[in-house]
Amino acid sequence: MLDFKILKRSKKSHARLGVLRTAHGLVETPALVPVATQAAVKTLTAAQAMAAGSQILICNTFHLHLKPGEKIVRTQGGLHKFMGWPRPLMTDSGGFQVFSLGFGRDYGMGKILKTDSTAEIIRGQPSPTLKTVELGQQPKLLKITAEGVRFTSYLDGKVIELDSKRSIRIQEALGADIIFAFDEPTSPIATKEYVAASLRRTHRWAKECLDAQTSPKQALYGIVQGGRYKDLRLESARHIASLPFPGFGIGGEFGSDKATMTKMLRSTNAILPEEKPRHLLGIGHPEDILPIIKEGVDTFDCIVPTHYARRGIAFTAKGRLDVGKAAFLKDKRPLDSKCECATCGIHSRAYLCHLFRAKEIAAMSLLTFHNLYFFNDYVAKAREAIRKGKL
RNA sequence: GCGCCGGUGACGGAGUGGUCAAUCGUACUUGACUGUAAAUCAAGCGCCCAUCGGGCUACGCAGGUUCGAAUCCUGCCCGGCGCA
Repeated sequence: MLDFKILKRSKKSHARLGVLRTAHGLVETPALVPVATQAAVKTLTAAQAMAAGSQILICNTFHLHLKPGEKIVRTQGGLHKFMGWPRPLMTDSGGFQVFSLGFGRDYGMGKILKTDSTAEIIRGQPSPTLKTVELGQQPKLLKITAEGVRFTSYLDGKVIELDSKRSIRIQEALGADIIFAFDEPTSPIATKEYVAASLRRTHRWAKECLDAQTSPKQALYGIVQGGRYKDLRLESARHIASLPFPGFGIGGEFGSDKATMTKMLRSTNAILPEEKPRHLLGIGHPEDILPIIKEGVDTFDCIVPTHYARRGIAFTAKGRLDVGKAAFLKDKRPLDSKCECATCGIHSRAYLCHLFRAKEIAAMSLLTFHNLYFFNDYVAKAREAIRKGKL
């Protein structure tokens, strides 16, 4: 059961203000969905994640399947109860791990294209014209077939098989409010031929996920793929939109420049049903947030605020701060002078810098809290701007 | 006082005649990170010029042996342990 209401449509952009109603409460959109892969926002308690303004979190099917296993979670009363999080939850399908533990890992590359890369992932034989990294079409640690994906667990080498049906079954056992179809996000260095073949597979899996669902209690989002190829993106949007999903995810990579992503979002969202919610998967540096909201994205998740916090990067209204840099040892100011979070209310940059350099765990926790607060607040202000007709 | 062992770059610690400006770890500096195998990873780290590279000074201090020494010898200084 998911109800999505659009309260206001911007006249200046494609942005919309909305409310997602789930069995565990409301989500005001646009909203950031902080990442809690293993049923925890790393370094924070559930209460802290809430205090940082988070309305909804996203956990991961693959990782929770490995540890502790969905049966444990179900026995403990489901994901919300297990993690002490009463608010709405999403689970990602495990599709991202097909990429991140597959070609992403093999080539040491995320989903954003590195312009200096000369490798490519191809469907058949190596290209005669381009410099190609010799490697069939299968990643080293997993095998992707029409039926699904066979992972070799990085924990113990055990074989883990995941496919559309199993992903849905696990996600039903976990019990999040919003769940995602099993898909394959393609690599930025995949050839068009590879992406096209992968897309057919992802589309087939989407349908299978719908069929696998035993109850409409959870909202199953279909995922649009197609990489950086506009025709494939459009084809995917049309295909996924034609299926009876209550909401949509937009996944994968969009090339190396942000303008391409914006364009791609525009044409994709023009096809997706307007009244249904759209979730952009895995995007969210601060500079991305307003552009994607302006393209009509309702929710988006990103590891950046939490992940970067553990590396000592604080986000502020004036940009990034590398808190561990020695210069901050003399800085009495808070991370961000206008931030109202608990970290900024109490601690100086000098103290946080010291904690980082001394490898105190509190450093990561304090910074994670700040970053999360900062991002959530930033998105809240964007909602306010839409409400006031300014965005 | 005698005996034994030892003194290596910011620190810990390899090396024990040429391939050593010196393995490695830490610290430090810089960079990366977008549905989290990530409290991670990469690069640099004596000084000077430099594109490849080259020059200089270095392994407690001072001498010596040798074509060549962080590595061998002598003396001194310092530390640990043992015996007086």
